[in-house]
Amino acid sequence: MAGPLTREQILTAAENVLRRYGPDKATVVDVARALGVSHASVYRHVSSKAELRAAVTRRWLTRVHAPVAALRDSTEDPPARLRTWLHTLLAVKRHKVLDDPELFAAYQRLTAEWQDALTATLDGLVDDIAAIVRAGVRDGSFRPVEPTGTARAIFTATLAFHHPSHAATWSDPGTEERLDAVCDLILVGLSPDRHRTVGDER
Amino acid sequence: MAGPLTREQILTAAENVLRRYGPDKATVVDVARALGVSHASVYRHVSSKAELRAAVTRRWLTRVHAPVAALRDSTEDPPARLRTWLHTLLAVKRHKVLDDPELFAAYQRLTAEWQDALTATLDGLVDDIAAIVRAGVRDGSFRPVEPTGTARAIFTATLAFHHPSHAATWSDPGTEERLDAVCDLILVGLSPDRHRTVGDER
DNA sequence: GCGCTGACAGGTTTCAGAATCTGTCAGCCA
DNA sequence: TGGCTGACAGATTCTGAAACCTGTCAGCGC
Repeated sequence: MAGPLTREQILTAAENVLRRYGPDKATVVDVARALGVSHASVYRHVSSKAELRAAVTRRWLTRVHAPVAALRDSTEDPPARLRTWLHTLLAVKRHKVLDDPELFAAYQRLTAEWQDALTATLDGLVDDIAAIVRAGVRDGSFRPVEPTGTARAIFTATLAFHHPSHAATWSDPGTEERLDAVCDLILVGLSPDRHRTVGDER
Repeated sequence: MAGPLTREQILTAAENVLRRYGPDKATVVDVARALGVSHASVYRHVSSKAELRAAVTRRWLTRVHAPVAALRDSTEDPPARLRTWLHTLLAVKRHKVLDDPELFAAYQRLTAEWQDALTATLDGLVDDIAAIVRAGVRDGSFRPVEPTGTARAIFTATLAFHHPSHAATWSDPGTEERLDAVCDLILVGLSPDRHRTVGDER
């Protein structure tokens, strides 16, 4: 190991251990072993196992959400952008359940225990929605609503498509259509001219 | 015990055993003991422990949903009725989490394992929503939407307020307000004359 | 002094053997 | 005959002792 032990190294080692052994079997002794140090050294940088797990999960979640964060620079009009944003979030999360099931399980468990640790990350998502709502209100594609409260309501209404406790259903056939149906409901409610913005034929 | 053993007696005994010992400790031997018969007798009326648990939970859920089912005869106009219906469902479920935590835990676990066993019960709820939507479309308080699909979308959008995996948040302060915010979003989307039906000041 | 270590107390997990449970069946008794 | 029973095999769960983990600390070596 080059230089002194850093928190980043610990997080990376912990992520690998978590991936290899899963959230039930991973111990901080394993993390220390992976780094070639004693577990007491790990505790110099980390206050508890729970805090370590929360930090790893938070970093992982931030990386997972990167494709969603990238949509902040989108040039689509706000209604399409909101729909794309929600579909991207679903796609990214579904991909991670299948791609990295051990880390997803850790995330799932953390969400169940203390979602406080993730509030900041989740608040970032709500802020993204709020930004889209604000843009829509500004350019007239949405009626004048209060952006933050509306964003929270949208986040709540689409919980089935991003909350980990519903992950098992994300691979069901028709999930995309079910999300679209909820999007329709929301977008019609937001449009200043309902009949034009979203097709009624659905 | 008067007369031959009936399935209803078994369900009632099983419900008591479940309540007393919780979903982890309750066994069919316990149920048989409570009825003063051998466990082989129980198996004459029930095909497996899982089926028994599903049946108990289904019966319990139907009783829990009774106050919601009673709203079918409501005379409120459809928008208010939809809101009342959703608030009643939340109230009834929250009450049961606190009132009957062991049976709620059994329900929660069953939902996680095979929600197939509960599909019929849940479909009944969606049908209730569909009936309200249909009534609203008929009397003009909702725009002309397809009732079943819309009802499913409403059910999905309000998952946070009735799906057992979110039960822990139902006693948080502000839950009612969060449900109202989602209701507003939905109701505005359904109204034929948005600006009159729901206040924009929220 | 700073970063790391080995040792330690208290608590949790593991593991093998014992006990219990599930689901079935041949037979008993009214 | 129809409803119940005791006995049973295989699977699951309990139990208690040993191993292991978490979090802390005094002290070692650079």
